[in-house]
Amino acid sequence: MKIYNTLTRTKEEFVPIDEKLIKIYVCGPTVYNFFHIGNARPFVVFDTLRRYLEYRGYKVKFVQNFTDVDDKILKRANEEGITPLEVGEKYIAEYYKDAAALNVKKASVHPRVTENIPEIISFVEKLIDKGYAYASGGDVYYSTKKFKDYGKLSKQNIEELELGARIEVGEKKNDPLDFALWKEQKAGEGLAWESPWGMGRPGWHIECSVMSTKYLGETIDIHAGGQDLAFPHHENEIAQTEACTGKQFANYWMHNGYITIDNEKMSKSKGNFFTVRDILKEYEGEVMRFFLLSGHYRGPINFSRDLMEQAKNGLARMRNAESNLKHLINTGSGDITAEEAEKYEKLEAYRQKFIDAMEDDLNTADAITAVFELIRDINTDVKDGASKGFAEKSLALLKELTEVLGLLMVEAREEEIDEELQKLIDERQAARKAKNFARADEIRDMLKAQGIVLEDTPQGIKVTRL
RNA sequence: GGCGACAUAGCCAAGUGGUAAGGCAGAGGUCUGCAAAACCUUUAUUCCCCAGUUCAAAUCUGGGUGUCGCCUCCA
Repeated sequence: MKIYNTLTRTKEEFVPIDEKLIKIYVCGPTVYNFFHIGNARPFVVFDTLRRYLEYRGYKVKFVQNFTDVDDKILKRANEEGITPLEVGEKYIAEYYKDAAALNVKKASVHPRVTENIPEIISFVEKLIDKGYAYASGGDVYYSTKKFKDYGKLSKQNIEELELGARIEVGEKKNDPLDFALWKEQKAGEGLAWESPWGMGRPGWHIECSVMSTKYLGETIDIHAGGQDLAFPHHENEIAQTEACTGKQFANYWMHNGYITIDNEKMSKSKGNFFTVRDILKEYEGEVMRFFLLSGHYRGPINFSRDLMEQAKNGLARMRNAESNLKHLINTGSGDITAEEAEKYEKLEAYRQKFIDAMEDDLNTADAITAVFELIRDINTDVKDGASKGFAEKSLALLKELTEVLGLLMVEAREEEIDEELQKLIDERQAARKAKNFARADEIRDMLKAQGIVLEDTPQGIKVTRL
């Protein structure tokens, strides 16, 4: 497949280091709150990448960290009157709930910073030994200028960065471009570890270097995250890791575009953000996922209620196709006929179209188009009835593709028909036969108010729950 | 100041040289007792503007305009 590599700014053919196991690292959330829809984008996008690679037969080791110690967590702990570790615990648990709602699979490993402190300390020591870092007060800093390739990812050159007036000059830093690897514990901070430099905690960038190399090795296939992490976070990761190992850190760097609200970047600092938890009160996770995959992952995507409604309706079309096929299977019979087999052959062309789209730098928008075209053809083929066999094969193909996207994962949408419900359905049928449509419609409306939808199809009554 | 992204119908969106996918919304029709779902038809002579290259450009080149982002915690 082709992947747009931020390092080279081109689409490149993806060549795994080891055909048998692809190694991916995605920067995970800082767990001091519910995650917001901007966080959700990389989770969903790179989960889709992983699903696709697995669909293509690769084994994938997928690592996504939890940053469970940083300024915001410490602050939050003081506000809530609990320990920083408890804050992390709490929001990690909430992460799993929201991720599950978005059909984001668990990573192979979800390492936490607080569980990797010895490794971080020894990584920092190594950088000091190699002359890339220095202790100052209780802090340790990375000597950015020592790393020759600094700026290679974000295409910034070091002179220009120096001219950028907004880089803070710390008193302990030798150079304004240097960044912290280790931070001395300050008064009121409730979480710190002993280290050769005194009590303190890791800087932000070092954790990803440590956890990536620990769980995936010195060189990995893909390192991914949001565009805003490219500089300085990923740039610093490269500086740390490559200085330490002397090897290329990641072969491919992938960055997703932002989510905007009213065309402005949504961010924690601007306060114009929605948590996924908020959105889930109104929309199913799958609607959010469909929305996030409806455009290319590298482009910006604007969030609004109107667009969520569009996504909801689009997803409903997929779900209708699924549920109509299920109804055909439940009520139908017979193996696939020769004529149907010919039709099915044609449907399989959409699998290739889907794959071609995904191969092209994860073009989920085109992949979704292939699914919609498949659905249209299935609907047409099935319009005047179909064998159970044909419906089964069509449904299997549809689900094969949508599962790669993490869509149509909500099972058991069929309503269980209990005795009471069956009685009402029978009564309505009798009323219809007697042309007492007022009563028939009354029953249908009454059930609809309870979220039970009756549809009259050539194959009998179809019952679904909203 | 440095680096970068984006601009396609009412809305979303794909499309990197060959004559504008797909979805949503709207309109009309078929089916239905009516619905729902589904199907059919319909909605951009045109892709922000100007100039250029070419037999041919939404796609390439040059120049504009607009919007947004990174350079500071951020996905």
